[in-house]
Amino acid sequence: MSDNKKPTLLVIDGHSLAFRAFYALPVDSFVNREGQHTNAIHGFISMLLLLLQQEKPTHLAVAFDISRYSFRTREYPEYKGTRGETPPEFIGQIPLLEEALAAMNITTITKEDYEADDILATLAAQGAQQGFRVLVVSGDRDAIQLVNDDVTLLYPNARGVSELKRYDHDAVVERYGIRPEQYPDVAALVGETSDNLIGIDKVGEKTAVKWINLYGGLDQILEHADEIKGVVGEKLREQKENAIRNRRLNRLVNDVDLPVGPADLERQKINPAAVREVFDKLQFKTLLERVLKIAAAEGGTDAVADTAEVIETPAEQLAPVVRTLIDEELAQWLSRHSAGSSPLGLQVEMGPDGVTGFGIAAADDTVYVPWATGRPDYAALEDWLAGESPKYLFDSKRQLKALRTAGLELGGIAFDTTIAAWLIRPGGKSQDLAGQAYTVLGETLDVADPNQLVPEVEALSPATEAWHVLRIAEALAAQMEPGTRRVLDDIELPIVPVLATMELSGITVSASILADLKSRLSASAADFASQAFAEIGHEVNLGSPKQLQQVLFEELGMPKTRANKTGYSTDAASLADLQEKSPHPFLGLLLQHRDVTKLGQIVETLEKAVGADGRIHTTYDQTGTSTGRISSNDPNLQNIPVKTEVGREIRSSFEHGAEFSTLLTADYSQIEMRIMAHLSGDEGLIEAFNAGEDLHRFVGSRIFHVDPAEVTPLMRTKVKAMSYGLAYGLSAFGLSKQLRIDVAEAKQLMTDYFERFGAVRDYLRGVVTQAREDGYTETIFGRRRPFGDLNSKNRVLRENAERAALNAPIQGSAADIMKIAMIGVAGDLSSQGMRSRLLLQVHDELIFEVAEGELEALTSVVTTRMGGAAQLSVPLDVQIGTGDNWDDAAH
DNA sequence: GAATCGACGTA
DNA sequence: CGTACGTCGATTCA
Repeated sequence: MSDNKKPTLLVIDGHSLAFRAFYALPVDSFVNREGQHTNAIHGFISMLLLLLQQEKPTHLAVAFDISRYSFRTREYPEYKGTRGETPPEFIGQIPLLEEALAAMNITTITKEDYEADDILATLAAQGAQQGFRVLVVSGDRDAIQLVNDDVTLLYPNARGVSELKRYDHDAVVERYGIRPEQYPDVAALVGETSDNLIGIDKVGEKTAVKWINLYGGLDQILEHADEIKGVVGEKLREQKENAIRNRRLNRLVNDVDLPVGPADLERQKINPAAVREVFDKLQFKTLLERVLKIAAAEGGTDAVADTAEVIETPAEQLAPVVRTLIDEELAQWLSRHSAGSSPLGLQVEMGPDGVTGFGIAAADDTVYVPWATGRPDYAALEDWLAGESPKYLFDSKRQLKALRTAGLELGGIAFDTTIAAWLIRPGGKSQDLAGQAYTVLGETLDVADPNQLVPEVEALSPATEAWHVLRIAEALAAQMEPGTRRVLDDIELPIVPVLATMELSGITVSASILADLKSRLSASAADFASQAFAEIGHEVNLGSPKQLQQVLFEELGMPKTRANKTGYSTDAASLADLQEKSPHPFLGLLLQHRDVTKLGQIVETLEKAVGADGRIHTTYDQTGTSTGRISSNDPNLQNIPVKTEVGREIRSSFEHGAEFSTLLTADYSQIEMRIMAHLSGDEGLIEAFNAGEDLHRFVGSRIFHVDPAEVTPLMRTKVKAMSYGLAYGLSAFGLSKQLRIDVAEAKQLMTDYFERFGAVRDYLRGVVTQAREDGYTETIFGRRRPFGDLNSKNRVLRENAERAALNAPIQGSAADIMKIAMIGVAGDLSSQGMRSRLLLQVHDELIFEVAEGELEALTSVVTTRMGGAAQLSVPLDVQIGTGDNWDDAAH
């Protein structure tokens, strides 16, 4: 009998899959009107529907554990003892899930004294014996032992339950290097943390597999334990009882006495009324549609045949049929749909050589437009793209860049789902479109992915994507607070084209300066390394913290430094400490070696990033930070060295292009301190900024009760560290460490500071208190950052959250101000027809390329726009510098 | 091969 | 026991 003809038995470990689903989906996005969390149920059902469609099981059951206790806990009370309390949000979801399954007429099975996996093992064994093709779905690795020619395991990957990895016999062999039935032997040796089964020290998967392939199995390994050399051999002999116990506990029982057998589990018709009732209670709208669709198809007599029919229907059948339009038809379609103010979803199709088409979606009509330069008449399309008619997009900057490269302009960016999702949850990971569909709409998109159940799924068409974008956008828009929406409309969307232009412009870098630097740095690194080796009498990898620990703390017997996860720290601060306590030439050489290799790496990375145009084009990540800042990557141009002499040489390799006359840098001075003055309303600090005197000198004079002229450099240093530390939640301990003074003196410094600038302390405390109550902080412009850990019982978590909360409005407001300034500057450059352009942003600094004859006009634009970006109770001071390279342009 | 850690560059 | 990032090489995990 071929596999296709065999009936398929699908058995699921309900508890483990529900738990995986619980952690894969955001808890807060799935709560019904009674306040019951439903994310685990949602994820589970969604996965189940996918399995029904894609695997077409003829027989089906879901097994659950009855309790935490089973024959295993009787035998070994510590079994699964490491599992903490069930998260409160998970409670109540399993009974509801069982209810939902009952409504769908799906059999659930439990058995006193056994775990769900034992039930799975029993059904798998019986099913295989009775001629079924068996699919086991479990998130427990012990289920690997069940795999054989008839039994396949579907195992959730790290991303949750929407993707299951298929383990048949060959996949297990490929992944683990052993046969499925040998897996428990490996697990017994290595141990299983989640079950609180401790294995043999020093034995990891590699070693266990090696032994099993050498001796055959656990029993044979133990027989030959005396032959195994070294520390591992000793550990094995000492701790073999662990392995024996683990093996006894991880063997799944495959002859549990169950009330039903595989043949009794034939798929039953879904009861639409019951499903509707339960799903209404759970508030699962989209899932209800999906289930009812299956139920409708099953309306006939033979559930199995009808289920098979459902499978032929594409998952995105909800989307309207897509038509392909060009020329006159396209023009008419666009004019009809953009006549009103309803937005259209837009997805640009991008092939390896650029734009290949467009998906455009109205609420009830979706079209695809193929694109190739110079063929049909695209005037209507180009006008629509460039015009202000509103468009909703996913990752608009990327698409805008692709369009610009293809010679097309994009206007009317009215919503960006990537940015909106980030504004709502700025700490969350950014998701692809399918991820957004899942978390925002609760829909599972059929995306092409090798890890998916059925690998040969066609990629979504751009038109369908555009249609999803439109719906995701509307759902997100409905979730947004008015303040958050204003940040989107007034700051984030307008800056998209500005950032795109900056990325496309890039910045010229001198290849010769970099090449020269690289050779000097590498020679220098080799020199320091050989000197360092001479000091200790042998070679080590100076880049390996592990080997350095060996040298410093064992060979040289130096005092232990700050502990980290892998031993003792060898960072620069620790090495400087060591140099004081236990001077040794090796330390200095190591530090110098670190310094030059680090810079060498930076130079090399930059060299590799230079494009054919001789320029480096970074990519700005508009949704990469929790505070509202922009980050830069590939390469990161926001951390180019500046502090050291060699660092500045790197900076000097950034130049203006040949058609431009100079670089101009503009930075906000002390913007975060100014924001603190504004937000706290501290009169002393406000006066400090309005006095026009050096800030730290002024503050120093107030704290130390001397004339500004009498503030010594040491006093100024202390005050400066104190001022900057404030916005980060610096403690007396931290301040003392940084200034290398004792804690008492640091404490006194803080007391004196707050005596004169008390409103600052009150403000900072107020931010944390408010955030604790509201659950979020807010910038001057209404950008929110949520905080969950401010009420945590875990002190480390709580205090970390407190410092982050206190900093967020300050750093975030500064980011807002800079973005507003950039939008203003870009607008002026364009409206005044200037050729000068903005190239880089480094948080509080902008770098421009100045066109011939425009220096004065640009300076005026920049000063006005940056200085006027916000009206605070203190002035915004902008420093301008010019020069042929970035270093010379600094001031 | 992917994920994590330590270290270190910037504001 | 100071916020926010990105990137590198070494090391460990899956």
